[in-house]
Amino acid sequence: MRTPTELAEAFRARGLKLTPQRHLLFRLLHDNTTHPSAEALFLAASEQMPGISLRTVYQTLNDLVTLGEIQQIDFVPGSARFDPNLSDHQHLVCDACGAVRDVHLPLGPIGTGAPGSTVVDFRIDSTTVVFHGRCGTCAAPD
Amino acid sequence: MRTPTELAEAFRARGLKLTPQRHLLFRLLHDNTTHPSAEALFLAASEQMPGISLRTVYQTLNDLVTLGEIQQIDFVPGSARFDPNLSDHQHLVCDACGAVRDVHLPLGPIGTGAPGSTVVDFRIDSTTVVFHGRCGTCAAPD
DNA sequence: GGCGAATCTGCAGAGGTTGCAGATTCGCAC
DNA sequence: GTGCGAATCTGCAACCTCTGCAGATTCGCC
Repeated sequence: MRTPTELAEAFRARGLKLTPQRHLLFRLLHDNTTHPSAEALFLAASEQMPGISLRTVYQTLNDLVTLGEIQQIDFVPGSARFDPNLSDHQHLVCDACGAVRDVHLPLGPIGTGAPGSTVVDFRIDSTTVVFHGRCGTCAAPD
Repeated sequence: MRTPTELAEAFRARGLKLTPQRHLLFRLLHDNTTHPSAEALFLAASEQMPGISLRTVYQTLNDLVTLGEIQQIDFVPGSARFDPNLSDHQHLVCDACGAVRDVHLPLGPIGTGAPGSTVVDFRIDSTTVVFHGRCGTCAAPD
């Protein structure tokens, strides 16, 4: 995603207001590689701004997803995660602790699954590759 | 998954009882390619057995997943889906209507993502490929 | 036919997320 | 700096999916 300053511009350009709550969330998300849930962001935000509402966190996250500034990750059971990394990449999901990590693997176009291509009566818009397994910490004891 | 008759054997072999409810669900799942949710199965089951409990559907589905007879699909937001197709395949997900379709694409080992391999401090157990887009029906109007 | 254990049902409750309404605040014009 | 209207924030209730629990019922076997 873009820097908090750039996001502020983008929001204002669209007639959206720049509130302290939003600015805080922009900062918490920028360069964040932990793929936080709404709850996790809420906790982090609460430390710097006691009283901020969980509802506001959800609202702002949805706005950012709508604007295409962050990605919503739905393949981890339990709760939605949010990813400010918009580059073409894949995810490693630890089925034990739920951690999500980015990986860049040179996959190239998978099968006929390149965006825009067609698989018998189906228009593919995007392809998601997820690796499930155990992260270093959780694999150790096994 | 196996045929209702074979499943009955398998259940009995493990000390699990064969009830009319379970047998009905076995039949509803066999050769089912619609990737139904628990709710959808419950509705279908209710037609043939009014009074069956949603709780029983969930219970039986979980049992089947535990036994490895069906797969649980968690990448469609809203509710879990169940897939009796255990062969190596991928899924097409329509983001408009939520329909899920099977596809068999010759992907081969993706990147270094073959099961058992390691990506810097992460043990990969399985790889999931999902194609998102629009099914024929939903792509038409666009 | 009878017994014990597994199962079914119905309901309450947990966890994540959204709708709503009133109070507050932002952005802009004067 | 002031004032105004619209956007936003907050808090709460509600919704949805799914699970825990307890009592009634049923299955499998002797």
